[in-house]
Amino acid sequence: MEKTFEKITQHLQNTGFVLQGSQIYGGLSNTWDYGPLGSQMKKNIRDLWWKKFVQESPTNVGIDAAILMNPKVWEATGHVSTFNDPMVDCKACKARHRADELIKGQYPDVDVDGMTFEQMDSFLSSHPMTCPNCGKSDFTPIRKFNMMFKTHIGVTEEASSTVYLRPETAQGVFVNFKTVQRITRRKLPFGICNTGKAFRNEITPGNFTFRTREFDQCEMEFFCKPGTDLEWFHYWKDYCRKFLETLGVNKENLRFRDHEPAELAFYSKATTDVEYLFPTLGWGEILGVADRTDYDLKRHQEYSKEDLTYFDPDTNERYVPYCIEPSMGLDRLFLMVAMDAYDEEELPNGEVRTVMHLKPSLAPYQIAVLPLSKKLSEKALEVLAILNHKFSVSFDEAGSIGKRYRRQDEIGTPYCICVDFDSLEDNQVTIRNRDTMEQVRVPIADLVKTLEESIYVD
RNA sequence: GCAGGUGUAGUUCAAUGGUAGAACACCAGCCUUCCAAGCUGGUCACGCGGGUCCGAUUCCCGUCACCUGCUCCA
Repeated sequence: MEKTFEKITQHLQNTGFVLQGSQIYGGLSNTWDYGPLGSQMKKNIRDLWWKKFVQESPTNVGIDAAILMNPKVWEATGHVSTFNDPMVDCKACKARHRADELIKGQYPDVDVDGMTFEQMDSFLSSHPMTCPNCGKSDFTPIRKFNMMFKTHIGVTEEASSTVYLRPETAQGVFVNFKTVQRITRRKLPFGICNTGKAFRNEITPGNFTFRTREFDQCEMEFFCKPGTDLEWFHYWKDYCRKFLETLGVNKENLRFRDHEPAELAFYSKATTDVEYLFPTLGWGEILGVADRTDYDLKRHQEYSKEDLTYFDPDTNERYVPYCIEPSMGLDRLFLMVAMDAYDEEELPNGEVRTVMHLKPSLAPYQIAVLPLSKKLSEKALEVLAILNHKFSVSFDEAGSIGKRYRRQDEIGTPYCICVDFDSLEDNQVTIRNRDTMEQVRVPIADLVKTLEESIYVD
């Protein structure tokens, strides 16, 4: 069977993992809602991230920072000035180009990164430059696209009340660094984790939920002593590798790519991207681990006039900590997990079943209770009541038992529990395994314990 | 945002300048003792807006959404 990106995204939409946004109004470009199944699975992935980075990492704590922040935050980070791409349009063929890329392409020796937009503009008009698309030389002046969403505090739209929707969740951590350190009495090294929505007015979103203007991030800022940063960089890089393995994706579809020095962002000393091999699309970035040095805290110190240094009681030194940042896109983790789990398998009888081999702890439903006949509803509902106290459980009694097994396979439910006529006598039920399709008979009294052991193995 | 393509039940596809059919799916009933069974009945669609026309799902324009390229890095 051929696994294509489109086939799987269709499946996710048809089964209720992901729904098109604002659908009854004709939709809104590149907005997606997570449906009954997707919202649960996304929550499961976020919870697992929290468990690994907060609960099981004794150095770390978590926060939930606000989306709206003082606009000065974004001046300090450079987002207000650098979140602009210099774009020009070719008047002849209407193709749009980035001015800096255009100059780089045709004048490789020119230092474009050091130029202001005004300088690029005058460079463009004073040097021969052809459109890569049509070969003509007739460009519009540079236009800026600020990628931050603006809104207003209060009901009047005055310039003084302009605020931005955060383009990354990390800054909510940096601005709280000092307070969290003091309140939690943390010594270096320690990390602060934060997850939530971020917004970027991307010029070109697309590829389903891979690039959207509104997305969820799971980020940690790990503060450490300067000089120990590279050591921690590698530690968290490795930790991310283990985390991805915990999500149950095939290792062969993952690759770690270290940035070349020239590729590094201006604030970063080392960066590694982790990419996943998506069907049809190819490699796409899932997360990045960056050594951000003391850039962020120093900038905030400068702009806020607050002292953000740390006093090291071991050495009696005072310094601004370095920071390691593993940052991942939750929606991309979701997409990766779904893509990796999707399969179409041929059964012994020659039929093909669609099955999502989701890890039990991540599946929207961990268990489905299926009475063999509607006459067994009462007994089956008793079993449901025992289980849904502990697990996410689906109940289905419509249609043939075989059809219901297939429906659960399609949405990745790992365990189906069949209540049959014998159950009325012996108080036992059959657990059917999604992957092996093996069946075991278990007393109802032992169900919770048995299932707990096989579902929560992380 | 630009260029090219697409738009009919939930899904996959038909037909037609005189307001639409099928298959599968779904729901109900009957039947059915373990992997998409059968029978009967039922619900559901021309993306949206405008124009031409006696009449538009069909032709034209606009718009919205999706797909393909330019773009990107969570």
